[in-house]
Amino acid sequence: MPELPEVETTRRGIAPHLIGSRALSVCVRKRQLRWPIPEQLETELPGLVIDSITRRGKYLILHTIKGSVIIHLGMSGVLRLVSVNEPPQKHDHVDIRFNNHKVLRYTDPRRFGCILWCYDNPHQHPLLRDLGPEPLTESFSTRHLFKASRGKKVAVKQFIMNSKVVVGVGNIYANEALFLAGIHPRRAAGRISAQRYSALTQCIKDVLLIAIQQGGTTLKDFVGADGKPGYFKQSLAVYGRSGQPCIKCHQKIKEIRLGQRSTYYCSNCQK
DNA sequence: ATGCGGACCTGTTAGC
DNA sequence: TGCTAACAGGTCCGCA
Repeated sequence: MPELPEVETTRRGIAPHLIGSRALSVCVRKRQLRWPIPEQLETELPGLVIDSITRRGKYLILHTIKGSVIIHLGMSGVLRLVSVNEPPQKHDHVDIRFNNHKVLRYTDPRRFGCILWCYDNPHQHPLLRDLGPEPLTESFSTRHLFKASRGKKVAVKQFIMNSKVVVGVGNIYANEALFLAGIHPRRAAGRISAQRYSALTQCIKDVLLIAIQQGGTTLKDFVGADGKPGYFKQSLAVYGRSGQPCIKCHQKIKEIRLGQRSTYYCSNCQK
């Protein structure tokens, strides 16, 4: 469930409960995620206070004075707060217990996510070092997209999904943003005008902002049972809608494969 | 440099 | 109804 909006929603949900709290113990039930969870998580984290929780792209970072925990939710990861007596379920791989009687629980059936320990500045970590700008900041601009795209033959959809170009644009929002901007997903990135990149830049920001707002309303309460998603389903214009009428022109939405990812567009509205 | 396919896993769904 | 295959919101890596 992790596109950038959900990661940000998760951050906002857990931060108020954990900032200033002290980690007491770490319980790893399944070490093998995308990479094995390092033993430092158990040896270093207990006793430390969480100073802040930030997000970089789809990575969450728990900061302490001695180092930081880097967490990625992969495709199926969920991070939520549970009470100490809540029994772990099948895919609850990690618990971090805090001094305020809260437990941060990591669940990930598919185990594409990761949890890492980093002594140094986490932004210098190899996974974070080369990431592109945050889409919701001014560093993500028309100028940036336009410059980065010159000479590139790659399809624009793959281009904006490349985390070195811009972080946080997953398959769903790439499809949606391109529809809103009226750009064909297969168009070569280097052959799109600055004016159209201006539209695309704004559409990416809009789509992510709106999704965060929606995620905020539906997932707000995930401290409890489980805020199931499905919330954005009704506001999707093209994603998952192949064969259905375009919301603008009523022509049938098409589906193709682009870089092994499902790609949806309206051939009438997107050129 | 760039692009492609494979890899990591399990759960759900579509199709036979 | 039951089995199998394809596919899923991510992204890194190695090879051509």
